[in-house]
Amino acid sequence: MNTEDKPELDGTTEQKIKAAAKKLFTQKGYSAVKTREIAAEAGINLALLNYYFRSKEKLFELVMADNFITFVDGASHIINNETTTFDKKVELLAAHYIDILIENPDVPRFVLNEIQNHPEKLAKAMSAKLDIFNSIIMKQLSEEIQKGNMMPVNRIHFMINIIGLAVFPFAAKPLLVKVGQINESTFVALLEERKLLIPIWIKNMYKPKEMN
Amino acid sequence: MNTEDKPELDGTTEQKIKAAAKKLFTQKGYSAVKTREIAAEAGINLALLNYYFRSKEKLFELVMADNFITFVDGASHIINNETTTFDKKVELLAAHYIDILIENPDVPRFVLNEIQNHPEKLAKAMSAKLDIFNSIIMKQLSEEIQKGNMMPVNRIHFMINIIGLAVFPFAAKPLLVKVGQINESTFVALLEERKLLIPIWIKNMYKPKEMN
DNA sequence: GTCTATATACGGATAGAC
DNA sequence: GTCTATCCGTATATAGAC
Repeated sequence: MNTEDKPELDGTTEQKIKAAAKKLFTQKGYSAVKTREIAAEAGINLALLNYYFRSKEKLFELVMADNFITFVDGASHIINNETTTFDKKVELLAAHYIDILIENPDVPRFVLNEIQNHPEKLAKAMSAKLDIFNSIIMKQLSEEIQKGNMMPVNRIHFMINIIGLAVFPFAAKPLLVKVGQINESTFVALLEERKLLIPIWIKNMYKPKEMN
Repeated sequence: MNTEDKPELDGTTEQKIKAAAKKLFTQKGYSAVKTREIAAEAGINLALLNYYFRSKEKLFELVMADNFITFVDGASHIINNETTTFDKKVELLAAHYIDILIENPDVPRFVLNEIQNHPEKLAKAMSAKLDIFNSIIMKQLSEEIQKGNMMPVNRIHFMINIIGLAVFPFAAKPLLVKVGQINESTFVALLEERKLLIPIWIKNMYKPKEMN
């Protein structure tokens, strides 16, 4: 399964349908998308959707797996790298999420929703990926604390904080645009700043008090 | 944690319908909810839904406004309070969001989705609320920086960080449960910790270097 | 105000021609 | 493989009895 099909304007009919479905399902969710809409977006006939994918639901499951992988796959490589330092992992993790979500801005909302609405499909989608709490970064976190480089820290809070600081702006984007008068280029600039700032913030959050 | 109990089984018919609609729309989104489902949940006849609210869409707009207000209304009081200190506002804001989302855990996902899917309805829903960037807390933030109590900080990042640290766990909850093996009571305990920790984290993130 | 019955449209899926 | 035409269940909404 290729995580990297972008909207395929050409390609096989099968690929066009899948790309159209991914775009629409990711933007609007399962129920809001009509099969006729997918067919129109793909520029093909409605009957071909069922010919290739049997049903709307099967097609959706493929999209869900794809999106879920987008969200967790790269991250698992980073947090389990044997050679990078702890600080480097924090830096890479923040940058990774921001970069991947710039390319796939609707994925967080999609994952959120469909995990709630179709929990039974999640098992299919996540094939034993992502055992965060037995990852290398967690071992390194314990070491940093033991060495006195960081204050003691709940590992769950720690992971929520890194990922949340990176992901939340994408979730909040529509609100930022409406309420905060942020435009597209301002938003991107903000994200680039955050790539640099998040590792610093994390460092500061858990920095041990140096003077008493 | 009222996710399980039937909303308003007493009250007027109109109230019962509205409460049922709010519960279902908030959990599943507009398209996934059927009017028959709302009627059943409210324990009334389908025809009464249209009798009181004309259409599914009108009913949805009411729910949307309600949920949007849940999300922004209390916050606007906190950030514009004339008497509380800056630190106190940070503390109240984090606690406010965590408390209100414990009671309304589905609201963040709902707001996220429906802002995306029905942006045209947002104008109706937000009645000129929430002008964050002209709020008291923003003035106080400038003062703190001027007094040297904080490092210079982009106000947008600052607001994203406070709200994100409070709200993101609710968005991530299904993932935490699946991937992180978090159960309900662990989750609540985590949230209570975060009420105390977020103000400290924010303080540390922006603490000026004290020694050179 | 509340119900039953129904009009009308829509959406997923398939049959069958080419 | 791709199309047109259509089946059939479901969804929103309303008519009209009580």
